[in-house]
Amino acid sequence: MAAKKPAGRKDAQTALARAVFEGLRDEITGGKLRPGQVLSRRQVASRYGTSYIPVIEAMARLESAGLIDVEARQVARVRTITLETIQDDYVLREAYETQAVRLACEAATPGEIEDLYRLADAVDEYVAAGGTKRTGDKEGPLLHWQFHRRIAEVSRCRALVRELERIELLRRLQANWYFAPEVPDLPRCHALLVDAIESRNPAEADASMRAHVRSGLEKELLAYRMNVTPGTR
Amino acid sequence: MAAKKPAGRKDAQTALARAVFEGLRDEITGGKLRPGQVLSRRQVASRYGTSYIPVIEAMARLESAGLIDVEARQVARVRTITLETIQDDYVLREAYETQAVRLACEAATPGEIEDLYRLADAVDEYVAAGGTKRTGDKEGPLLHWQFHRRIAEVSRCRALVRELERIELLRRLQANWYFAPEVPDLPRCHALLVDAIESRNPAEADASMRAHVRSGLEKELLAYRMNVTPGTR
DNA sequence: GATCTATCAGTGATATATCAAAGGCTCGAA
DNA sequence: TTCGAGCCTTTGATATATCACTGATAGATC
Repeated sequence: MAAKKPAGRKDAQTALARAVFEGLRDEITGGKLRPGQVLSRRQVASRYGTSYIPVIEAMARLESAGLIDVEARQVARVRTITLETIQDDYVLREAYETQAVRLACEAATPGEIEDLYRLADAVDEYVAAGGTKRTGDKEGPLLHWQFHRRIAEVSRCRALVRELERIELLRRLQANWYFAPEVPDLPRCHALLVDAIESRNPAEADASMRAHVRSGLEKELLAYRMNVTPGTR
Repeated sequence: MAAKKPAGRKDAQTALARAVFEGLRDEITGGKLRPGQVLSRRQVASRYGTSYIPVIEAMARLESAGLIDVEARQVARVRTITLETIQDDYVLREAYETQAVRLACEAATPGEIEDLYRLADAVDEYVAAGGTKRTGDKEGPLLHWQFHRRIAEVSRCRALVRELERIELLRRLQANWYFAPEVPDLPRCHALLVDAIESRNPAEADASMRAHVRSGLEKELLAYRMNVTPGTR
């Protein structure tokens, strides 16, 4: 049996199910589990030292999050990466991000815009310094994510933040198996996005963001094509 | 116990969990369960004649779908409707629908455009005939949904269809408790959307769709303000 | 009479047990 | 050597049982 935690916080009742969910989520997005790998509920249960039940709930949530696929006979596998999944993810990402900048145009306070400039400059400097693309690099993608996440937060729509976070998890899963080639971004690419927000012109901001997301998609597709399909198993 | 169905289809193994999920989903979207109503896992289990376990999985999925909220102490309630949930839903809907028409502009075949015109005309005629807004009316909203769903299908992005379906379920939940007042649409409002797709101009189609969705939001907000908050409990 | 406490019913979380189906492996026969 | 039947293992689905916690209520106490 797993250690019983008194769970002081009111929301920590469902300790094990949550622990299994978060554990598997982190293992999947952290690259410890290969795409396509079968996840046996029983094995997961014993690996986490819990019974079968919390795993059922965790797997249901993982499936809803898109991190695992459950096919026939309830065989659960870590999400595999295909051309279609990459494109679908980017369609959603583009929908969310363009919507977020549009709302940010209307809702952003001057202070938030300053904040966004700070984040954008950090990303742009990091990219300009050629820091990205080092194997195993975590800092660059993290900065980039924080910038985009902040835009969603500024949009004042929680649902948008939540959905974007979900997509980000899928991106992380993929990033462990497809290493993007060196493709230079436009200089000050992210600061330009904040410029667009500051200009309070939603259509323009939308167009900038759409181009930005599309260039990300192009990189992903390039990476996908350059890598032999790995965890197909 | 519940009747054992041999479940000939390969995907029907998880019969009970699925049955509970779909049953609750339909009860919620069909207005049989009030927003805010507490759903006890045990009571649901006995009501569906199953044990506790399938209900756990069903509730996890319902929560992911946004149809129930699970607050502190794991008390599950049918999603309550607030100004924020209405607005958030429409932000996502706008993101999905505008993305869908943009993609439809590029991907729609002439045959699909004809098909869309057929659906649009049906909706427009129904609206023009004043058919909508009859209490308990199901046909109008169904036609409307089929039109919008078809656009998503034409976009060739499964993920977009899936997410739009999720939002549609939330709208149905709400529609049972807030009756929209009579607000006339623009004539041929939906056919104009197909015109925009046919023109193959994504930005223009986006703008038309955005205006269309926003007018829907205005109606919902009006309905919300006109109705005393019902199932707040 | 008001208040405090002990008990009880309801609920969620989880462990264990049972059942059925699928896949694989062994052993024997051709 | 190869193929096939039957057994065994693994797995998923689900029922039942147990534990802890919460809220309410009844009874005792001041």
